[in-house]
Amino acid sequence: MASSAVEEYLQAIYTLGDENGHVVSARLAEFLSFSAPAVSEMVHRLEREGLVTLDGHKEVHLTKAGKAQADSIVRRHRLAERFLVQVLGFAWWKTHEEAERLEHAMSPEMEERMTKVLGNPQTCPHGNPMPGVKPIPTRPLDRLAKGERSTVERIPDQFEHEPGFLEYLDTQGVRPGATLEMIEQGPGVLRVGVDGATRSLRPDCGQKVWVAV
Amino acid sequence: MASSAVEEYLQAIYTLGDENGHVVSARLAEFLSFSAPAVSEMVHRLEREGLVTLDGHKEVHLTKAGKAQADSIVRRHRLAERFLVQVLGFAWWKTHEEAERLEHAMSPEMEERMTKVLGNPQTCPHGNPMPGVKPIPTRPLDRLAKGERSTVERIPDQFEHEPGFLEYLDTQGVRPGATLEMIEQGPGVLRVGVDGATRSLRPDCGQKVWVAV
DNA sequence: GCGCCGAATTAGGTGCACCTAAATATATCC
DNA sequence: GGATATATTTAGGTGCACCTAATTCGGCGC
Repeated sequence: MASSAVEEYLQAIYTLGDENGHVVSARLAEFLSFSAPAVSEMVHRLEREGLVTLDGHKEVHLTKAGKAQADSIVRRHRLAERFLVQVLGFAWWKTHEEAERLEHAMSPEMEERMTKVLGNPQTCPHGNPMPGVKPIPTRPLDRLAKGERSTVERIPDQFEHEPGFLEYLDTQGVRPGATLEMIEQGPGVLRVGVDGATRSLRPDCGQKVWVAV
Repeated sequence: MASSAVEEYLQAIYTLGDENGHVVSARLAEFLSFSAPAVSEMVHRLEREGLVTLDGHKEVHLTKAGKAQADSIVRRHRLAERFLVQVLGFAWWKTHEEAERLEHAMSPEMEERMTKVLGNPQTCPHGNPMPGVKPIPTRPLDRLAKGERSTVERIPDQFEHEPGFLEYLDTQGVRPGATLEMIEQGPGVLRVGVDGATRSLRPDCGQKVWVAV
């Protein structure tokens, strides 16, 4: 029975640590848009409650109990997103805020039933695997060599937060399952082939869109 | 963007006023299991925010704005219950606590989509009509004359709160749609025919189960 | 070894939504 | 109309989760 606030922090720690390692209070504060003192205080509370530990460099690590709770909230988030898309017909890029609220309202029984109804999905609509599911090997888009093709596998959770980012990708035809071909890449330039057409993408997409190895 | 707490109060005011009239702080405090001062304070806050008015007898009345918000939260609650039963397969008597959390997480878009997916339901699984829907005429079970039969139409929302009550009804075969025949009624006695068998019901059921006129 | 930068903490404060104990107001009943 | 019961309010307090401003800590470059 963690509060929504605690769940939010655990989720953020999980998400930042996911592809990334090195979670430190200052990053959490940025990510969550909270002040540094607020985060510092909460992190110490989580430590007292045995959900995280702080190492010598003040990096935040989930304990076993913390990991279990983080897994739980992340799973509920991704399930909620699936539900919104599969059952209610939301667009894949429009689920984050809704799911952000739903996830805190899901009991274990509801989670279980939803899993069953959705056919035990392995990923969220943005391609991120449910906690515990072995992820498909992926690499950032900018690792594609010129002329190489690959499939969009996932847009990591971190970037869901950026307002409008997923919708932007959708307008460019860049969505999970789409095939991309690297056309040109350089400082400030990222051009890819999508559906036979060539598109200039915002250069940050090179790091934010992950494709199959 | 009312807080969950505000929504909870508006819902309680709606629910107590529904069959009942005469909503006063003390009743709200009982119903919500909050202290009298907490409720008194909140009611005055709702008044300041233009959601309720207090008359000369300190009775609480929803304003137009308050009624609109109460309708909204009650509709979301009943929709959520329907969803839990129809889509996730929960038992009809087991939805209240889940819905109590879900309702606060439903955006207007989600409400709209859910309404469509559920086929625009007119009532919740306990037979209570969506706000705005004209209710079927009903009367309390204890108004049935000896030997008279009728159909269970609704168990008003007030009684969902009582732990175990709906489950108790279910074990007795008393659920919306069931046909009951009045066998015997007196002080401390309530015997009805259900599915051909005779059952002794807890006497309070006479007021808490409503049947078709 | 000093200064600097970023990260973390301290100090003090806010709003919300609850609490108990005690005082006061209101209603009802004889 | 006065006693009694019920309802409401006052006073003071709590925990949570945030805030700003100011300070301290820690590593790094020079």
